[in-house]
Amino acid sequence: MARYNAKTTEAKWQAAWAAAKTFEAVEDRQKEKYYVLEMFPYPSGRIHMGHVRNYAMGDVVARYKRAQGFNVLHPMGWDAFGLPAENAALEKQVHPAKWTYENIANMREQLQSMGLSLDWSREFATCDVEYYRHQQKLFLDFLKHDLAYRRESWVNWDPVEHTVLANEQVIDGCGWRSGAPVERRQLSQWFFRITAFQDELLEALDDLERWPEKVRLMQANWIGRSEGARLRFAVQQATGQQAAEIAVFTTRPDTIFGASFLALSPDHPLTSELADKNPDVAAFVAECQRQGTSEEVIEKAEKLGLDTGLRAQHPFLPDVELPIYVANFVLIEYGTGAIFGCPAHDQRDLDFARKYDLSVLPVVVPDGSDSIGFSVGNEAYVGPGRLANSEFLDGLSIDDAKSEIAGRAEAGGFGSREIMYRLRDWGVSRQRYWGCPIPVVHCDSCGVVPVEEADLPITLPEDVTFEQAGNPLDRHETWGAVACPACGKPAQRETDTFDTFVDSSWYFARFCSPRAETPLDASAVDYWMPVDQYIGGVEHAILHLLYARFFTRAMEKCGHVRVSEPFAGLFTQGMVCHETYRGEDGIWLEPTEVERTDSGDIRRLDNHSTVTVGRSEKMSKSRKNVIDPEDIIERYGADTARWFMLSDSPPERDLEWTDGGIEGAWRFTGRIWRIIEESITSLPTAGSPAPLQLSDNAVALRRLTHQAMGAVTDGIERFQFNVSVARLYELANALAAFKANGGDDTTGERWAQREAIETLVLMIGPMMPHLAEEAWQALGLDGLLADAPWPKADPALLVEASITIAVQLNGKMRATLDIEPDQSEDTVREAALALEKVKSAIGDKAVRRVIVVPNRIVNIVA
RNA sequence: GCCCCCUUGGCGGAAUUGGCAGACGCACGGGACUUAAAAUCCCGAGACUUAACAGUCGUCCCGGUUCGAGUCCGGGAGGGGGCACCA
Repeated sequence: MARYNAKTTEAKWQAAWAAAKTFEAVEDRQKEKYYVLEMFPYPSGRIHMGHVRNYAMGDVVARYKRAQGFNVLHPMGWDAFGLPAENAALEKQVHPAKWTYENIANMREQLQSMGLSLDWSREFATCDVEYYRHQQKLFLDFLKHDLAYRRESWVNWDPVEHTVLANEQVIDGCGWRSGAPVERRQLSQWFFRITAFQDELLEALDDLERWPEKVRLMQANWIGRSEGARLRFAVQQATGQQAAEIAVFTTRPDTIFGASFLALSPDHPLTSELADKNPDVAAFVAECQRQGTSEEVIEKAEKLGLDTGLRAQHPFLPDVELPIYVANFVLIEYGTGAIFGCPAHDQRDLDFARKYDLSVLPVVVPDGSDSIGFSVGNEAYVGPGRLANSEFLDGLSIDDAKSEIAGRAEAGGFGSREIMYRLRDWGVSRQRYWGCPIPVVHCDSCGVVPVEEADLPITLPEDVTFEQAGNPLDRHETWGAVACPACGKPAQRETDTFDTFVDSSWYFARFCSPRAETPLDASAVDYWMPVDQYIGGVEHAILHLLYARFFTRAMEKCGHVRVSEPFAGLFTQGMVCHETYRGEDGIWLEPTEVERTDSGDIRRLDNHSTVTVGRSEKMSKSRKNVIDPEDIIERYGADTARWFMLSDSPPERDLEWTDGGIEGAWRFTGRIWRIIEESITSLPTAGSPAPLQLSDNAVALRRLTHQAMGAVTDGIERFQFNVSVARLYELANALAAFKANGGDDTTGERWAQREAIETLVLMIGPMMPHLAEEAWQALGLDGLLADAPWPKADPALLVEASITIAVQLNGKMRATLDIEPDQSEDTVREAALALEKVKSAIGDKAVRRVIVVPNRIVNIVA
């Protein structure tokens, strides 16, 4: 046997799997299906370590489930629309389609070098007309079912480039390219009615048992259901004009007697009305609109307000009028776009009140304080307590007071109980070229008219230019001109394209029947859906996953699928991190630009100057702490890269890339090969029957083998691949150390050794598939390892003859006790008390109590 | 600012979910093999005290529950992720 050559061996088995169509999924109703899916990549051009980790994990699951006998679907595709292609078009003068498809070709080759058990026959890209034509059909169905509509909404507007900016393109309130201060602007946009399913989306979270608790919690918070009250305040009209009203939503109606002001959003209709008449208000609104649209920006900004001069009547106190402010922190998108401020019990309101010198009256007093002695300083009191300073509410609990206010408001006709959601409808319009065109037409006579289904697909024009800013579709001379589908008169195509989150909201379903003439083939979807295990980054915990859940329900409503939840199991993996390096000039250095000297410090490779080593951070181009997977696969092979990705770090946590770690993984591949090489000539032939008698030595190895089967399987089932890896190391260590005693027992020992080696090879299969396949062949076993069943532990071999249990005295470890398992409590207690070490530790103290935990521990209380 | 998560030796981490803390790997030290190196193999190792036997401390910090806490509860510190047009 020759030294293991990863490069040639990996290519050989990749070709063998492809030739045998091993991983092409075929619907087979006789077999139980298992759908494994990793979040498909954006085709940036090169895979990065995050992809390697993600796909290595998915492949473990896919290959393991295959070995368990499941009919596995494990597809791959490309999330191919999006901004980077347009940026590339601008910077490199290359058409987005060309750039994207070239990137896909490159990345496909890189992924294939990883030896993943993917069904490449199902591959597609979301920018394929054959994909997005069906997305357009789905949109038309959504329109029919009132799940899509058009309305005005706010965007970040770059006044120089005349374009809408993504939040990430807004840096410190300015456009990233123009540097001009960004404005908030209203634009007519398409929305998906995700709020139609808000209750369902919230409640169904409880049933997603194989989702991480944190993701479910984040989604629940995102939907943000809160019970409260809507209260209407009459606006005092000094001039005797027609009375106006301001509706306010609050989750704390109980604090109404502590109210000291009302605040309107700068975008509130009443604010706009005031701004028309009052230049101060107009100026303030304009100032607020210079902020971006992101919640983060608005929340972090200094709280500013402007007194409108208007006063609102307190609904329960005839003598009290509240000033009405316009405030920059009131969001028009949430609630009614207006609030009442109770400074004593809300931190934001308190900050605002201190700034504008408004009264702070505590109306909830913690138990144990009295209403006179309790005051609020610079920290609002948001805890529990009883009502005070609140007329008829005094002495009530918060809950009772909320209910009392809501009841009185309802009776008085100026308010009602209300449930509010933080969730807003999903804006899907993008003023960009490289996305799926929205299939509608704007007609002067008929308004917005959907394109006829027979006229689909609406394809993107190819002859576009990117020199000018803004949407090339708007500038295109002929593409937009079209006859109105309703009246036939000249009309304009919609030039907005879909948010790329739309593309990724149904690709998982399309994989079931990727070449179907309809968006989805019912029979295929019924068989394969839902995805049994979905794997991807936690950064998608809210938006992508929530949109996909909505989209599946929407497709269900339109009759395309019969499931409402797309992902039965979800796993969110951690990031891949690496140390960062900076030269003396403070410029980031790549790992390839530095070296570790013999004394252990890091120097520049070229001029040996000092390098500052920074902490480990997520690999990113900007910090240059990137390791290229292609280099690693070229040097060590895919198996080594995959093994390292699965070792050490628990999958949900961040993984730290180290040279030592990859070297260790590489040594292990060599070690496995050596173990086989050194023993192969002395092993019995494949399939030899078990000898009747086995020596203790052989039985001990068998026990270890079967314990490893149990532990490795358990690790994979629980997504603790690092633990499975550790158990595989142990089995390999035991095998490397195993020596046959010789003599009469040799046959049995060699048999046990073969069993252990075959087990090891089978179990590294999902992690290092090429090495395992090569070893399988070397061991003289038939067929492909990829088709071999997973080993199953013999329960009889898992039982130990003797176990060691700890003996504690007053909770401190004092001795250990070797004893047969499952002894009676009395036996264990007596044996523990009889130990010399225990007797001397107890001394002359009286034993008051002995706690015996079967097969675990004895604790003597003295 | 709001929401969520994480914190265990020099490092990554394990601990059957409340029962022997530190499995396994990395880095390190010692040894074997070698003319030498590499590769490989064997041994060692949480910290402190001790010649040794052994003992004390120890899972970010403070407090609590318990016979027993890395694990549960309350408070705090540090680090990270998300915040609706990046994907």
